Amino acid sequence: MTQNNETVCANPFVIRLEHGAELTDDDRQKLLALTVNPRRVAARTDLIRENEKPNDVHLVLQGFACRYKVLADGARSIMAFLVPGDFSHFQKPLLDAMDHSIGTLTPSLIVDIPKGEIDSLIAGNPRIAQALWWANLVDAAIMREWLASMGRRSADRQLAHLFCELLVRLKTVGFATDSSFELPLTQEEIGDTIGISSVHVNRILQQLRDDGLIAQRTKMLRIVDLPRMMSFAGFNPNYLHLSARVQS
Amino acid sequence: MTQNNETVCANPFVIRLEHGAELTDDDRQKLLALTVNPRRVAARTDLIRENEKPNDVHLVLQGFACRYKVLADGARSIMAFLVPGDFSHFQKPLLDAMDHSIGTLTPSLIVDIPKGEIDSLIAGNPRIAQALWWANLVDAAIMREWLASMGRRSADRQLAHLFCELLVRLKTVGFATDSSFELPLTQEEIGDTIGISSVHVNRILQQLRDDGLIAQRTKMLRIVDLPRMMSFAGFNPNYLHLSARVQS
DNA sequence: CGTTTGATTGACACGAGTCAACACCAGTGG
DNA sequence: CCACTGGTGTTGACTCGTGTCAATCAAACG
Repeated sequence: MTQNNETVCANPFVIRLEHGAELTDDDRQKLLALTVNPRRVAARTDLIRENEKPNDVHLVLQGFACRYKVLADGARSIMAFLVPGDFSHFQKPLLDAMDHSIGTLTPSLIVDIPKGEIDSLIAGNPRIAQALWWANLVDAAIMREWLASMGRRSADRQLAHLFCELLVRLKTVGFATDSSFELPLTQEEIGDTIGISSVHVNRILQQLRDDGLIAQRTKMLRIVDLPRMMSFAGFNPNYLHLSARVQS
Repeated sequence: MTQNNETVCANPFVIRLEHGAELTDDDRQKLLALTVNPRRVAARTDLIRENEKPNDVHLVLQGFACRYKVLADGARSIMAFLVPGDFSHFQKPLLDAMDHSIGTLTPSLIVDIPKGEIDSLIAGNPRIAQALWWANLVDAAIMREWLASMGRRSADRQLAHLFCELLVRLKTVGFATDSSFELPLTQEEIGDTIGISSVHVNRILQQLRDDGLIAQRTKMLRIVDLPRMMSFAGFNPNYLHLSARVQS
């Protein structure tokens, strides 16, 4: 690998998309060119709100963002996490207006990519088009898995499953080691994600610690016994559709 | 409208896609041509199973199908309904294997469309491509709404919300009147969808009936007081992204 | 250092699951 | 044409997972 290539591969956006298509060096350069001039965004800042019309694609380079809705009674539901390498959407604004909001949870590094740039990139580059399309399919697959978790997994297993997923996803883009990653979420945010109260999140975290499945130190989460954790959660990474080559 | 056009518009696939793009008569003909030779499929029959590689796109013309998973402990989770006009997916098999199963819930009329036909249609027809793309976005939007329902709506409101959604979706394709539609699901299937036990589904249905929100006669479900039902459920049809023209 | 936000804990209430019995069909076969 | 039968709907009793409320602690922050 050339030095230049090394640089390219350090970008979580490019790293992630490598799983979706066989990119060439030229592809990587073009994708990397999209990520210049990121901006720092404070924690808890909306990138776009429900009912607004999207203009740009929002790409996360660092930090945690999420898709969320606030229901009539004020309750919040987090429907997806956007971790480094994830982006808000890449299609033309076919839809009239956003049906949900996207906001940062932590201080983040965000790139706003004009939709036109994405469109022309897709039009002229089948491999990049395939990779972006793949990312879209994975997002849908994750939502299905979350639906299954919400519906039929007990809260403790659901949380364990989420941690397994985050470990794999963050490891893919170089933001996790084999067993630990930074989890910068409050217990209330975790509760809004898996659909339970923050008090119960606290109890379940204690239970997982007592069971020797996880360990926490400030914002770092370590999965102490990954095989047992995966077994407990019923976690099977297939739905993340990572190619065998990089999954290992 | 010509008589021919009338015929075209009687097809739920075409009717639905009209919401996603401004189709021409030629577009409609091409879409209609895909739906010839449907096959009858018995209730509770898998169209494709988890871990299999998809070959065809499965389009529902009549009946209810669903996306579902069976978890390690045998519990089933239904993550989506496919009602007339809905289809399984339209992209090339970018993903190695299915991460979920698709099966009929009721006797159905299904068209198996070779993926190649879809691909060539997309390649040569921007409006159809847009319409299919729109359908994909709406599927994702529905999943997000379901996630919000599972996470932060009480079971009774969640079920009410589901009924509101089904009314709108089925009405769109001519399978519902202003207030009623055929709901051919068992209480167990409803429970697997909203994540509660079939016993509790039964209790909630009684409650909704007692509250004068719904009425049931064999398999027909009637929403007695739609404004009150929508208010109770916190239902806002925006997320279905139907064009204003047809939504009314 | 106060101040504020997030984590932790206990008491109590309630939604929802489980189990089990029974009722109610619809289809089936004699 | 009518018992038989299996699937589905209904009900009650009991248990338990989770929510709510509120107080207290701990930690981050200006």
